[in-house]
Amino acid sequence: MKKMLEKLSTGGYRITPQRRLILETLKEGKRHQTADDICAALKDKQPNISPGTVYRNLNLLISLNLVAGVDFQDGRIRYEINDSHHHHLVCLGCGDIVEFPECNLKEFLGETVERHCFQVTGHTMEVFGYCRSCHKNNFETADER
Amino acid sequence: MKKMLEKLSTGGYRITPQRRLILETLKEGKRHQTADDICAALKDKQPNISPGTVYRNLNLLISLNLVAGVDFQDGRIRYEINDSHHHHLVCLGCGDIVEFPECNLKEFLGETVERHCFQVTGHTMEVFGYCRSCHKNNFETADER
DNA sequence: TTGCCTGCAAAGCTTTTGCACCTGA
DNA sequence: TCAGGTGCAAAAGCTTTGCAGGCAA
Repeated sequence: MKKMLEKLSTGGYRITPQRRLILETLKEGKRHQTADDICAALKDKQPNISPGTVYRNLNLLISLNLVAGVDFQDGRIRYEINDSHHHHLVCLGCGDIVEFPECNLKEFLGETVERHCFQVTGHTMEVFGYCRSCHKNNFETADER
Repeated sequence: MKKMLEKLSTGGYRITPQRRLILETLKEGKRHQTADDICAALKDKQPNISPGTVYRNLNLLISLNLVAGVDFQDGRIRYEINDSHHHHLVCLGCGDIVEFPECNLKEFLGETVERHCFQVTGHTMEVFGYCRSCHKNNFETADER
């Protein structure tokens, strides 16, 4: 946490209660929160915090590489502390998320990237499907989609 | 094209000029079009086509697996004919897109998926960075981001 | 003929932005 | 002190939805 705040100062940005709280919420609260989740989580500690402030700060924190945005294809962005590289198994049934660190993307991209002289700065990869329990239910109810 | 229209009939859906034109636009026009691009592309052949219709039909075509939606992280969905599995190199400079078919995701997910008894139905993977020419410019202008 | 489909317009949501006041350093 | 930050409210986009009339089968 200290290091994250330092990165703010170093970048010439102020350390405000709002910024501190947003980082705390992401670090200690549940993972993959939306901007709205964060506002809700802060309703006790900072009742008047505005969505505008939350979004502005999340974008700032992303630009400083302190936070990462993830897209689970449901029309809104989720945010997490950018601590270790990983990807997600997203259950379309219950919404449960499993993180997994395996990522040999560099290896298997190597050739493609070289062929195109492409300078990679980042990538997304999310895997969708059904977790153990939803898989079961899914079969039983023959739910489409 | 014939096959795609058949899939509509078989599914109990009507073949309307709008649906035919949307499929044509995706098949023959430029790849990765947004809903808005499609409306614009049809301004000659179907001037009054409404965004509502386009979105409704794109969602229908996606549910029939005839079309796929892709997300390049810019807040809108792009659509392409769902013909062959591939991923994208997205240039953050000029917006150029390179498709590449390499995808050994199954292999390297194997273990993770098994460990969690996860039933995979799909995945996304987009690679972001700078293409040959933008990479160069990027260096010269020291553009942040 | 008839139920699905379309155009139009309004609404829904997430995210961004303008502005006056406030505050961290 | 004072430039950067916040709250509030409005706006901006993309996408969805309600409804009355239109059309494929």
